[in-house]
Order: sequence, then C-alpha cells, then structure tokens
Amino acid sequence: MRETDFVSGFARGLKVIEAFGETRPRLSIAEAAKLTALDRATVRRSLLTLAELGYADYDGKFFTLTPKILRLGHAYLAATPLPALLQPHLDHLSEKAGQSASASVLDGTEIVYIARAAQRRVMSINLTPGSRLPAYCASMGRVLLAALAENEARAILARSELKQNTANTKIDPDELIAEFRRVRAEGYAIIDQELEIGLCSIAVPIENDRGETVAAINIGAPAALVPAAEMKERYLLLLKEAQAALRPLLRR
Amino acid sequence: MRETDFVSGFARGLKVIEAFGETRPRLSIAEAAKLTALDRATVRRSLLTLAELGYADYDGKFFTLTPKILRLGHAYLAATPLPALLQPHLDHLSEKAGQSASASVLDGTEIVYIARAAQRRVMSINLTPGSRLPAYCASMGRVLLAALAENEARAILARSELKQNTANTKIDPDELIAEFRRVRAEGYAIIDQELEIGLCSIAVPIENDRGETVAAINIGAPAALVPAAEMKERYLLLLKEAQAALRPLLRR
DNA sequence: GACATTTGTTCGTATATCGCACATTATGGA
DNA sequence: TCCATAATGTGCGATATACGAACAAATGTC
Repeated sequence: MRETDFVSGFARGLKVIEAFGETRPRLSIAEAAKLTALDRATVRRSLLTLAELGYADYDGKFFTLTPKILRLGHAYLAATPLPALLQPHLDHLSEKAGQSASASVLDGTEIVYIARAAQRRVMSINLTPGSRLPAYCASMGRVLLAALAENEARAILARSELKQNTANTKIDPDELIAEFRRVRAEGYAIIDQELEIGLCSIAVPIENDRGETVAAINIGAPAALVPAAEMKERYLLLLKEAQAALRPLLRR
Repeated sequence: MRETDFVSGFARGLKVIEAFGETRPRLSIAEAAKLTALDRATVRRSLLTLAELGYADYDGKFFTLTPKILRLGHAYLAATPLPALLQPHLDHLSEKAGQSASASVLDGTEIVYIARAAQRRVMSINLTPGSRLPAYCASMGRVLLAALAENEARAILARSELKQNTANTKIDPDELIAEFRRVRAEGYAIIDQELEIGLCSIAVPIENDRGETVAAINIGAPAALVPAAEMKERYLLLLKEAQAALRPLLRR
C-alpha cells in the first residue's frame, strides 16, 4: 500500500470514536484530544463531523455518542454469516444445558462475543454481542489462543495485561502455553472461576471444513450448581455435537 | 459550524462502513463505490485504511469487516449509562413475565435495541443490542413516536417505508397519528401481530425526572399463548412498576 | 480467441485538511 | 470581584487528500 492510499483523517476519526469508553460517556474536546493524543483542532473537527452526521450530540461543551453509532458495529453482525449460523445452535445448547451459551472470535488480546443465548444472569457483567473479555482467562479465549501457532499465542500473552482476577487466575505465560497444548490435544478448555468467583465455563473450537478454527463456543454455569469437575461430563458432548454439526456448514 | 470544521474524508469512510449490510458481507471496491455513490479511488483509499487499521480484511479482491469494527458500536453501549441502568429491570421483568423484555431508543425512522433480556426465541429474527426495527409497526416505536410533537412524528412517518408486513399492519399515517394520541393519553402501546404473525407486544415510555421520554421498554409474547387482549392485564402493571422505579434514577 | 465491459490502479492538480500560534471565552479559587 | 488557569475557537502556511481522467488488468461474452 502506498503512502497516499491511507486516509489519515478517517483513521483519526475512528480513534476519536473509540475514545468514548467505559467511564467516558461524555467527552469535551480537550479530553478527547488527551485520550487520542491528537491535536485539539483535529479532534474538534472530527467531533463536529460526527455531530453533523448525527453520530454524536453536542451541547456546546460535551459530546456524547448517539445510538446511530451502533449502525457501524451492527454492519458487521448483519453482514457476517457466522453469527447467524451459530445462533440456532446456541439456542439449542442453551435450552438443553439450561445455561447460557455463547460464541466469540479473537480480536487482539480479547475475545469478542458475536452471538449469545442467555439464561438467568450469573455473571456480574452483562454480555451481549460486541462485549469483550481478556482472552487469557476466558474458556473461549483459551480455545482460540490454543489454535494459533505457539509463538503467536505467546506474542499475544506478552501484549496482554495478565491480571490476577481471582485466586484461581493463571497468569504465568509458560503455564498458559502448557495449558494451550493440553487444549489442542484434548479439544476443549475449562475455566474454573479464573475470571470471576462463582463462574465456570467450558469451550470448544468451531472449525470450518478445512479444519481452521474460526470461532469458539462455550457454556457457562454457576460454580455453586455445576462444579468445574462436572463441566466436562455434563456439557462436553453437547458442545462437540454442535461443533460437528457446524463444521460442514462453514465453507472456505 | 464553519465549512472547514467538517472532515469529509472521515464522513466518507463512515459511509463506506455502513455500505456493508444485510446481504453484503463482502464488497469489492467497485461495489462499495456504487453503494456509497463515491468515487472508486476514494472508496479504495477508505477501504485500504480500514484494512491497515485492522477493521477490515482484504484478500486482494474483496473486503470484509472484522470484529474489531464492533469496538465502534460498543463504545456507545459501554459509554451510555442508560443500557446498564435498564438491564436489571429488564431481567426482572423478563423473569416475572416469563417472556422477553427489551429497551430501545429512536434513531430516525427506526428503533434501536439498547438492552434486552431474552427468553425462548419467538421472533423469526434474532434481536440483540444494536438491532433495528421500523418504528411505525413496533410497540416501542409507537411509544417513542407518540412522545414527539405531532408534526415531528408525522415527518418521520413521511420518511418511513410504510410496509404491510401482515394483514394487521397499520400503514395509514392519519390512523397512526390517532393511535399516537391514544398512546399519549393512556401511556402504553400494544402491537397485535403487525410486524410478524404470531407476535404481540406491549410497551411503555421510560421518562427521566423531568418527564422527558428517553427510551421505551416492552414485553413481547407469542400470540398463541397471550392474545393481544390479555397483554394489558397481564403485563401493563409490571411495566409501569419498572417505569416508576426508573424515573428518579434518570437525571438531567 | 478477439472484443466489449467492468474493475482496479496511477497521476497531476485543484482543493481541503493539519497543526501551530494566537485570540477568546469559560472556570475556579482566594 | 478579580486574577490565574484551563479550555475552546480561529487564521494561516505547509502539507496531504480528492477528484477525474487515463491507463492497465481482469472478467465475461460471443
């Protein structure tokens, strides 16, 4: 790609959108400039452009995103066949297991939920398509990282903020790499309260007809009801059935 | 706003992202140019920029969006307090009613789902935060349109593609405006299979402490189990309780 | 296999954007 | 109330981008 094939104004604008995050519903021009490390004048132009197009509101002081911004992310969910293909299988899994079932893909150091069939809430946070969790301590993340070449997985771990969420959380890269080997060999990953106390989950990879891992699906359950030791016997077969049913549907 | 406070390169790029839709998971440069009515050279630069930043993949022929694009929409859901405030109430509603409960806001002629507590699937389509439905034939849409000044509501109807989805669908603007008056007077809207055969729903507005309508919540049920005539007596009180509980929480 | 058509890429130039420095307007504390 | 500080708004030169057209490559058609 040549230098001139890059529209820096566009890239800057996207960076500004992403500056709106967790604890930042409203941003002033100066705040957005600090967060993005862009010039104030540039950020101001981007924000005014967003407002002009209806993607943001401006009260003269603060900018807030409008729901119109959801069109951008939704373009992916609507355009990609994967979520729609997975959804009925998640519904079925969720009903059979009586627990929540989800699907996700890898994006950098995080997993991104692309479909979900929820039962009663068990996690403290609300997961919806688009939600993100750190890959290293999530069952689907383990499966997706295990599918990579070992040096790639190690590189992602190196970029991850390995945080001790609970007493169970594994944060030693070597230990994690060893776990990835086990996941590759046995075809599933189980998480026992490494992300949040009280939550267990089991995940398997979803492969296309060439055997390439394109996503992961999981079932999550309260540790009080389903101890980690029972996850495998209760849910692995169900997950494997979905995995087998999906493989021929995923061409290319 | 001055002419030079608008970054057209950014606006063009956003238009390109939105070109990826329902039946268009993969776009060539020429296709994207047609859809956006932009010059091929311009679209090419935007797409290459997206690819460079990891928001799109490029195989030399077609571009596809990557899950990274979900960060943009998710910035809104994470940044806005409304979805998080509504979610526990939707969970409660859903459990009490044994049906799906949702919340949405208005964006142009459409409602946008911002939170949802789903039970068994009843609709043919899968609704998640970010999903859109035409406002004129959805219960939450009726509530949100009814909250506007009548000329504004009429303007939105004029821009809407009023489609006869089922035999029940109301598509006459005057009839719809009359229905909005009833909704304003009585404080709720009921849809009896106007969007899809077999689906009924009832919605109420969510107001902030100043009485401004900021969202709508609803309960949807299969018509076979809950006839439209029973929706009110079964669910209106539950919805009103949630409405009352939320009002003092929504400041500003 | 040659022609017509579509698609992708490159190039020069007119034009719009960027970042800086400065002007102006809010904000907050004594 | 005043001043200090920070935030926002603006004009301008240097620079980067968009446009349209022309060219190259691929695709489809007969």
